Amino acid sequence: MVKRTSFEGDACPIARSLEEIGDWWSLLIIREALFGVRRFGEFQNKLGMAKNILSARLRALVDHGILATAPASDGSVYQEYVLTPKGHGTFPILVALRQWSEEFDDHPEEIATILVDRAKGRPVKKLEMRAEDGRLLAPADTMLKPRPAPRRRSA
Amino acid sequence: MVKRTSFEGDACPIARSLEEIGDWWSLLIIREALFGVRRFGEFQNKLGMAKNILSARLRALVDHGILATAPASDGSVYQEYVLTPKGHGTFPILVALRQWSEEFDDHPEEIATILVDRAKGRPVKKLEMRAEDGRLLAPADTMLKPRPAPRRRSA
DNA sequence: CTTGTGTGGTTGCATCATAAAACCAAATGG
DNA sequence: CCATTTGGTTTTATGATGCAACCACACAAG
Repeated sequence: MVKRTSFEGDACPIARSLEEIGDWWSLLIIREALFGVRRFGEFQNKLGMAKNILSARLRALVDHGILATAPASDGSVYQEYVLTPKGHGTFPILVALRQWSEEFDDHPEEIATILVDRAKGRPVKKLEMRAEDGRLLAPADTMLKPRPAPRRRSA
Repeated sequence: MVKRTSFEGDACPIARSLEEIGDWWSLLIIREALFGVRRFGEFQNKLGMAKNILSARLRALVDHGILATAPASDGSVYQEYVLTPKGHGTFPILVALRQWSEEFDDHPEEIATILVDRAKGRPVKKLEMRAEDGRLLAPADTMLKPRPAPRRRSA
């Protein structure tokens, strides 16, 4: 077997995330879903991807609890794909990817859209990482610690 | 040709990011690099990946300006791979992935490490998105706008 | 100088995933 | 009831991935 090495049992949360949404299409599907896209054909049109792959990805995203199938919405017999809370939780990831591209892309003039504050129409600030007490943190201000041992007595 | 559909000309900044770091290994390589890993063999040991793929990925990351090759550091003849500013700029993406996993993973007890504030040793808060005036923004408080037309006269 | 060993890769297959297109079945639509 | 749309599955070809073997170079020992 060669297989595309699964990160499933990995202890690193980044690897675990990539296991679920680290492929070429999942995040783009989620992006469309955040825009309100729900139907198979709509995903296919917007993303221009092969239908078999879309089918496989949607199934995987449903399996991972990122999308859920809704029986209908306009009375049609066909089902729809809607984001679960876990799916909506990917929003910061998409924002981080977007901002990275905006800041470092070699051809930023090709980027068509900007994310703005709905109330003011002004661009949002870069994502901020803060300490519990509200201090703004730079990467160097952070470190990794082993996870504290789980509470033993709750079983 | 079938090819793995490139997003290179895509106007979506998310697709553009995925084009550069959206494969299975790049973000993990960057993660290791952020920890200070620099040498080929060190990447290979920590990640347990095939050497040919590591070689290809490192080359691609260098081509994209995310890593740079440094001629030496300990006097050895071999070269090292160090993050560029663009590479360091991926930090929020990794944090977002980490936090998503921490919040929504089905088996969070398997996650080995937590990201903490170095000064206090306490977990960092979730990434915050704010408006220019400092208001905290939820996803629904944002929208996409077409990028303003580029300044015509700077050519 | 010859042999051995470690580092840093490249090359050769075998297998997997992806892509395009053809096909198919159930639901509309006229 | 016939044609078209929707929502897929199947087929087939090719690119990507993974493992193992191989290679080049540096360095060290004998």
